[in-house]
Amino acid sequence: MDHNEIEKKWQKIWNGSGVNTFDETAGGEKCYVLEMLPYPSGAKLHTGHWYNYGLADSYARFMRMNGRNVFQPMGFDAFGLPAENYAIKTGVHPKDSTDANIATMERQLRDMGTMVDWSHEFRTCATDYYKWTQWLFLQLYKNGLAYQKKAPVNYCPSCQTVIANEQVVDGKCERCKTEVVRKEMTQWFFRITDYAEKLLAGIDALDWPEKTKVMQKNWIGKSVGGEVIFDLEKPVGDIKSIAVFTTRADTLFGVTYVVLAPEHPYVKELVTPEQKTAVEAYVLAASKQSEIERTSTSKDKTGVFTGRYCINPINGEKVPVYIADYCLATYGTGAVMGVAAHDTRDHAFALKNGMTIKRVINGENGNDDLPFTEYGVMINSGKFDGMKSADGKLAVLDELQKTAHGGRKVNYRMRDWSVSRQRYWGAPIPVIYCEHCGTVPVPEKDLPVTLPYAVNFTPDGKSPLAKSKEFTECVCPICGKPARRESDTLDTFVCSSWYYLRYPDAHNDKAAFDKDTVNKMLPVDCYVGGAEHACTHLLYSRFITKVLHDLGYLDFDEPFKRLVHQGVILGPDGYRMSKTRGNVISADPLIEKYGSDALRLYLMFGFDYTEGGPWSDGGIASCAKFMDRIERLVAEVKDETADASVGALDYELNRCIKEVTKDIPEFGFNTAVARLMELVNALYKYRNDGGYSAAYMKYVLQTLVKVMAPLAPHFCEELHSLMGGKKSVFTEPYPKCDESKLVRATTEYAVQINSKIKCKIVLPQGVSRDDAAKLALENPDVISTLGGATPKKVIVIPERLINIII
RNA sequence: GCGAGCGUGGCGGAAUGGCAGACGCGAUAGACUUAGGAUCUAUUGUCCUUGGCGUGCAGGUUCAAGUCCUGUCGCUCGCACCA
Repeated sequence: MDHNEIEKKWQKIWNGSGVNTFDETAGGEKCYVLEMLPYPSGAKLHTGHWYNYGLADSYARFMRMNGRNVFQPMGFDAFGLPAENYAIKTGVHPKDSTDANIATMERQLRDMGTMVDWSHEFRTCATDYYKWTQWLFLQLYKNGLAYQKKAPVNYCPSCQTVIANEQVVDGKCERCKTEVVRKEMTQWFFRITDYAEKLLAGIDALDWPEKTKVMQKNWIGKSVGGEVIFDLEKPVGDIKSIAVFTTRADTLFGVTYVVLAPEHPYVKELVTPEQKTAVEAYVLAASKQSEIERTSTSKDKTGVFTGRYCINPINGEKVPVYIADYCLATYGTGAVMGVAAHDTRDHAFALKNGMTIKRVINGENGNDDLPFTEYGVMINSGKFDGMKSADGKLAVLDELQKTAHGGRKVNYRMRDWSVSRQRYWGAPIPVIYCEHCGTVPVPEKDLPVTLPYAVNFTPDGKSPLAKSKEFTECVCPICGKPARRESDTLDTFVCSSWYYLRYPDAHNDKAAFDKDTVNKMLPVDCYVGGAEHACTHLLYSRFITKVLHDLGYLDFDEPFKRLVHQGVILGPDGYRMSKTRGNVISADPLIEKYGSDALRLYLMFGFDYTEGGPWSDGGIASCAKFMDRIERLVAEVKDETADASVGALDYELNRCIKEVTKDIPEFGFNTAVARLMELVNALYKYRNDGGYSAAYMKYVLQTLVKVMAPLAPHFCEELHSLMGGKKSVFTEPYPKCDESKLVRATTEYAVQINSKIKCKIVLPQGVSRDDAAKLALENPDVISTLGGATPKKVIVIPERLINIII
């Protein structure tokens, strides 16, 4: 069989017959199967893409054959830095390179032979898509969920852009691997922290990998504690007090100093003239350090005295105010109370800087080394003495509440989502700045704010759009006077945070999506993609869905009911595929040689789907061989009239149907293929043993081809047709296991004596435990193995094993 | 440091607490063949082979542990002074 030829043939037939077109009105419960949309990079599809799209497609095809009305769309996440970086390097405009890449990629995706319904395709960089991304921004803005603030942000010197915390990997830019530095800039943010509690609460009910759920929980990082307000000894200008967040208010009596982050807004004003030089030098040094350097655990706990004192609200003690870089401006209030005896970091700082160490918690188990960071019993704490930490920390906060010097508070580690990018190739932020009216959102009727084609995107620290007069110069929608347009673009994660809503109604020019359609088609029933998006795309999508739900656009508030992560296909050398390593396995040559179905089968068979693993050339050859074995059998019997009545392999056939039907929905492709191989082995044995019925073999093969069709679509379609199938195999119902064929007269039991396997005996199938025990003890083999010993106890596991204890 | 996950033949990997190693690769032998890197058949965890030992290591629970529990070592990923 010429695989390339039959694959082309069937793809053409499928496309022409509309067999892959989603029909809302078709019968069956809807099933929205979605793979994370691809980024159109210049490189060709590699085996990793296939692993994601090909195998998820097999799942989708299986669901369709099992009566579900499957919707499987595809589109392109087309904005982003790589295209712009490529443009800077080569001068090819991002739109041109992206269009070209999409053309290639779409061709390759079509060659895969998936049942994707291409009529719902979109690309996020097209105006008819990003118009609605801008609309989404406006909805968040109107509802107070998008705001601007000046904040220390991660800045990538190479990309010349701000990137989100979530996109910093090992202190380096996720995309270009350049060391990230910190910089103060005015940025747009989405108030995802407002949704921290909802995002956290929704996690448990999701059918997602446990690992991913835990990662999101940790990322949100809820901690229950309280706020403590330290009044300054004397107010400095408008500043009267310093608020700190703590989870250990029970240690408040042990506070010997207070620390501000070097970036804390109070620092400049608070510092006394005598300390000014030292503090300014320290702040400057801290700003030069990357977050990685600052947060290194091995680093000394340095700090500088501000010259000011504040008052511990619980006991009136006067304590010094320091600045130290171990205190982070982005967490809590940007200030901490120093409890040298009961916090590891504070202890190290106190030792280094000669602070007083005051013990206020005693261990309950005699563990008395300092720092003592566990819970215990309060001492040296006035009226709280003798209280347990857990009670004490609430009691102390409640006491502070009375004088408005604190109270219980929940804090989250997660920070707001920074969405501004000083880049060209993204959706423009639909905002206008007017001297008279201030910050004005672009009216919805004026959308889209179109990204101009002709701009200079050479990086020079300024947004490329800021350099385009035609773009920035505009009139204020309110007063009509000249105004300036926002020149930053949106993080591409904004584009991909809502795309799953667009697919069902992808060409709607009246709205981002039709409410009714979306409520019918969503949530996504099965979402397949990489685990690396746990705390980015997957979190953002949940956030946006919850926002749109709360604004009344959606009936549901979780976008992805079920989530499956595919593993990573590594290079043959066991390392992650990368251009620099030169170990990328491109799909095209493999398809050329073995065909797309063989590639799919090997990706299914060779790996645990969620684990992935190193590529092996031998593996794909073995799958091609397996297909040849089936093809040869089909060639022998294709002209027979199928006859099911012989029944010689009915057990093996139904076992195979049963197991494959169980495995595919669980993405257990490797075992599903193994069961098919077993059936083929059984067929060969049946044939080679002589006296076989070709008509019966044809019946078995016809069934096998249907069972296998989702896994090797072109191949099985061809065999189905060769054996006389008139319609597409994918319109056939999936074979059902006939349980009655799995009933056998006898079962072989393993017999253990004192839990060691001694012999095997054959008993009738379905006997009761008591009868099995009785029959076993009467069995001559068992009697001789027992050698006269008296059984004390007999344990029977039905249809499996008998353990005789003597 | 914290959190999560994973350690099974020469290799990829199977095993609702119930016969460890399914299925495949590789290897060995045979058949067919002018030929074989095709195909078919058989064998293939290991050893001192009437049997013993084997799922990183050490314990524990159980009639029974790759699976559950405790500890430990190693690897991978995530977070990284989280107050």
